[in-house]
Amino acid sequence: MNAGRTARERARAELTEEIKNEARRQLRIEGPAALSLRAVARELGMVSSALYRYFRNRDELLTALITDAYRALGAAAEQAVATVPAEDHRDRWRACWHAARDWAVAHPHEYALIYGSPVPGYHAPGDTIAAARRLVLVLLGVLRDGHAAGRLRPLARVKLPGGLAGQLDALIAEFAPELSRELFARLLSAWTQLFGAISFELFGHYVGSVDPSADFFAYLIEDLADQVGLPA
Amino acid sequence: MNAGRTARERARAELTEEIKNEARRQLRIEGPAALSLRAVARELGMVSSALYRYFRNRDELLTALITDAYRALGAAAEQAVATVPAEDHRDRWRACWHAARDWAVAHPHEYALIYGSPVPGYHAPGDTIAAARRLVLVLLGVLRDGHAAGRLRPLARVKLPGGLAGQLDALIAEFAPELSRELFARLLSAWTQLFGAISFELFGHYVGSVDPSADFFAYLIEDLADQVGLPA
DNA sequence: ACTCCTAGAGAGCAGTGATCTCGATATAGA
DNA sequence: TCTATATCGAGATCACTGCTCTCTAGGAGT
Repeated sequence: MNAGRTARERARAELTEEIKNEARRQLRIEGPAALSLRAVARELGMVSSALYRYFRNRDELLTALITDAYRALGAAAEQAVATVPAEDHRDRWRACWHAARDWAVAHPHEYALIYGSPVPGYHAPGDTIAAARRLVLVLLGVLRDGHAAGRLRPLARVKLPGGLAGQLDALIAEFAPELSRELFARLLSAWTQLFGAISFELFGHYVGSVDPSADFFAYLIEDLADQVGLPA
Repeated sequence: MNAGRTARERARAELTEEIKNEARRQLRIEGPAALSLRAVARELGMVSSALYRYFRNRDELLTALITDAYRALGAAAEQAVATVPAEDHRDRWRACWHAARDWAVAHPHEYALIYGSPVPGYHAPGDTIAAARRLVLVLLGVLRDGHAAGRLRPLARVKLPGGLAGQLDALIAEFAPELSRELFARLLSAWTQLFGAISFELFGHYVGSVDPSADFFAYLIEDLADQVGLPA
């Protein structure tokens, strides 16, 4: 793994990781606005200016944390789905969403970093949008498998507003030519719905209604599984 | 309106409003993290310490902006619904959601303040949760009217996870004893869905899929109207 | 006319992100 | 093995922030 890397390079990579870890630790306590380069440096026993050898500025550190978070969330979903037999399509759907929600609950501040309001000065490098896509691709994979196995209940045809049909067609052509517009629309809808629910839960909007919201979340997962045509 | 208020009180109220307006102006440009009391004071031609006569600290100013935002969003929804004849239930549903989305698009930073990640040091005073409820209450009103007029298609009975049924019953008892669990679950679900969609749109998560997302949003509104049983 | 109280000014403190310079040192090439 | 180079971290510094304190001018209420 480390073959061909000089001691310096390894040290640099390690320290970079330590900086991010310490930053994550601070994030866990106070949230992104309170993340202070100086405090991170202090905790690591160095001086703040040294930190600029590793990250050009505060935003760059935050961006690194953001892409890491996308990666972690994507990995959690992929792993969860991988543990379920490929032919249990609905269970895979469930596994993916529960993994996403569990990860979010376990890392609320990192979740807020990626699905909360964008931090000031965010530039969404191409890096992050690829990482962000992973979770949707996992779900899409589940649906494609289900479709290929002929285990997807066909969806009723729906009237789609003008521009939407074209947007869906473009996505279909790029990602899953065998699927229908209706299914794709429902996938996007489910994706929106569940991240909406996770956000509402974590950001406190369910306080006073369905809080704690584990059961409501489970209800949504089943409901949306039905809507995309996954058989019980 | 101003009867019985001394000149001093009026001046104070006016300046308070000016401070909030200037703060909103800065919010529009840079986001909440960049909101600076000193900059606000500077722009208003006073010194920063004077500002503390009006707001105890930065968080208190932000909290004021948050409750204002909830109020504005709630008012926008109420007005939109009020312009539609009471018997056009589905149109009222549409009007409410379109008003919410339009307001969010017109005030993205204020939207982020209330539906993005909670700002550090948020304490969600009781004030805000009442204001936050207004929009849901508008929707609930639309559904109650529809139900009272017998114009709501009955919903299929659904199996609800253990705790959820109890939570829904409590809400039903408090807000609308005549409605069914299924309808309430769908209302919460629609609420989640549409704010999820607004957030995804504003925070850039639809880039590369359904962006611009006006049509997708319209699709969701119709879909959810169907799901809560509003007849076309 | 007298007090009282409030709004605002100004100085100051501790903390922040960021930049620059300057030695120390590990690396790489001869 | 010796040396030139690139990297790293320290320290000082700048402009900025939120916030507190003290002080004064002047309007409000008696």
